[in-house]
Amino acid sequence: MRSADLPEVRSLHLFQTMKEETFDSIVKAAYFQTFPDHVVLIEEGEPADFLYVVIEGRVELFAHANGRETSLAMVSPIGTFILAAVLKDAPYLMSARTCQRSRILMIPAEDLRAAVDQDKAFAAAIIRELASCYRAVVKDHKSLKLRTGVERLANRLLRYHHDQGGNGSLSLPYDKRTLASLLGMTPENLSRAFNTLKPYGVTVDGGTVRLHDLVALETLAKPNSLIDDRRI
Amino acid sequence: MRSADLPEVRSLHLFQTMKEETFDSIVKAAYFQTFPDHVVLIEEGEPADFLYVVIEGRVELFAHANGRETSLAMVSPIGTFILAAVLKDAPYLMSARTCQRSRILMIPAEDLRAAVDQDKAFAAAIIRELASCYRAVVKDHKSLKLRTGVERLANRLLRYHHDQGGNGSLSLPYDKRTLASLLGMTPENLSRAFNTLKPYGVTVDGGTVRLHDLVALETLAKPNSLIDDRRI
DNA sequence: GATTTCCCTTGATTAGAATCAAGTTCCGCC
DNA sequence: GGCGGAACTTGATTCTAATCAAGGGAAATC
Repeated sequence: MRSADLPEVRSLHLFQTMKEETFDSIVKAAYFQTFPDHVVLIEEGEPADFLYVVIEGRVELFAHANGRETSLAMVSPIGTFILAAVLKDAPYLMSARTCQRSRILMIPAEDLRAAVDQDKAFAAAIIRELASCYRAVVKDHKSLKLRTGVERLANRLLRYHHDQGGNGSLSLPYDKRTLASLLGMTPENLSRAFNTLKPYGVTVDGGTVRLHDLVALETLAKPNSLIDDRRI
Repeated sequence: MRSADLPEVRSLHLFQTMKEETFDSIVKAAYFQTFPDHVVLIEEGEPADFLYVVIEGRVELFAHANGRETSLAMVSPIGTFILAAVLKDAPYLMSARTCQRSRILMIPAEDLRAAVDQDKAFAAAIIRELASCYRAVVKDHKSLKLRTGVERLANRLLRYHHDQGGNGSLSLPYDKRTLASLLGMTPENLSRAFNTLKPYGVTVDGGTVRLHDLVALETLAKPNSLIDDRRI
C-alpha cells in the first residue's frame, strides 16, 4: 500500500479506533488496487478471500438466480462490502462489479479475522458495521415486501432529495436501469412509475428530478423512518 | 432467573465461549419470563431495551408499513432476536409476538453491551451471530427479488423436506397463512401455488406435504445453495 | 454530417399476484 | 349432535408488474 493512502484509510470509521499495531498488521497485508469501469471483482459462491473497501469510485453488488439478475446495493466511498462472508469464512452471497473507475482496498480475510481477534476496539467497530449492514438489508426487505413499485420509487426520491439538501431538486445517483433493479422493478416499469408520480409534482429531465409538491408526494409515499432513514 | 435454567442458557452458542464472570453479570441482570400465545413482545420503533432469547416456544417477527403487514422471520429455540438494534442502541425495525406459549430470556441492552465490551470471546460470538443473521436476510431478499411465488414455495418445501430427513414427506412448521406471509404472498396465492406444484408431484393434506417427484420439483425450483442453504 | 449504439420511453400484451366474494372443511364448544 | 368460528380453498375480477416490440433521442464513432 502507498503510504500516502494510510491516513485516508485510518480515518474510516472501521479503522479509526483500532490499535496502531493492529492497523499496521492489516496495512502490511492489504492491497490497494485501481480497477477500470465494469470490472467484476468477485462472484457469488467464491470463497471469501478478501474484505473490500471502496476508497474511490463505486461498486455494485448484485446476484443471480433462476436466470434473473438483480442489484442488491451500491457501495460508495467509504464503504466496505462482503464483511459477513469474510468473518464467517463462507462463500460470498453477492457478486460485485465496478460501475466507475474505482480505487479499492483489499484486506486478506485471514488477516482481518486475526485483527478482530486481537483488537477489542476493532471488534467493536466490526460489530457496529455489521449491525448497520444488517439493518440496511432488513429495511430493503421491508420496503420490497410492504410497498408497491411506485411507493418504493417515491420514497427513494424523497431520500435522495433529503440527502442532497432538500431544495426541490435532486439528481439520480445511478442510471435508471440500475435504479430500477435496486428498487426491484424493470426499467420499463420505472419509466411508468415516474409517469404515475407526475400528478404528485414529480418531473424528470434526464437524471434530474424536480419535486414540485412535496406534501402530495409524501402523502402517497408514506415515508417511514424504520425503512427510509439510513442513519438509524 | 431460576438457577435450573442456567446450564441451558450457557449451552447456547452465543453464551458458550464467554467468561464465567461475564456470564454471571448477564445472568444477574436478565429476566426469564413465560408468555402465552399471541402476545406482542415488542413493537417496531420502540427503543431497544432488551435482547430476547427464545428458550421454548416460538416467536414471529413482523412489520407494518403503508397499511400492510408481513412476517419477516420465525424464531425457534434456541434463537435470539433484535440483536442488531440492541448493539446499535437503535429502535427495533421489527415487531415480535409469540405464536405459542413461549419461555423467553430477556437481557437488558445495557448489560449486553457492557458484556460485549468486557469479554473478547463474547464479542466474537456476537460477531458470528450477527454475520449469520445478516446473511439470512440477504438470502431472503434474494429469494424475493429473483424468484416467483411458486419458485419460493417449491424451494421452501425442499428445504423443510431436507431438514426433516428427506423421506418424501414433510410437515409444514407453521400454519399456511403465516407461511404465505413469510414467502411474500397472500394465503390465497399460497393455495394456488400448491395447486401449481401438483403436476410436480406435490400433494398436500392439511399440514402434511408429500413430494412424489423430487427430480421434477427440483427442476422447477432450481434450488441454489446461496439462497436456500441455511448453514452457510 | 451521417451512422451507430445505447439508454430510455411508450404501447400492447401477457403473466403474476392481490383483492373481493363465496364456499368448504375442520375444530372446539355448547 | 348441532353450532360457531377459524383456516383454508376456489372462483372471478382487478391490479401490478413483466415481457415483447418498437420507436425516439442523445452521445459517441466513423
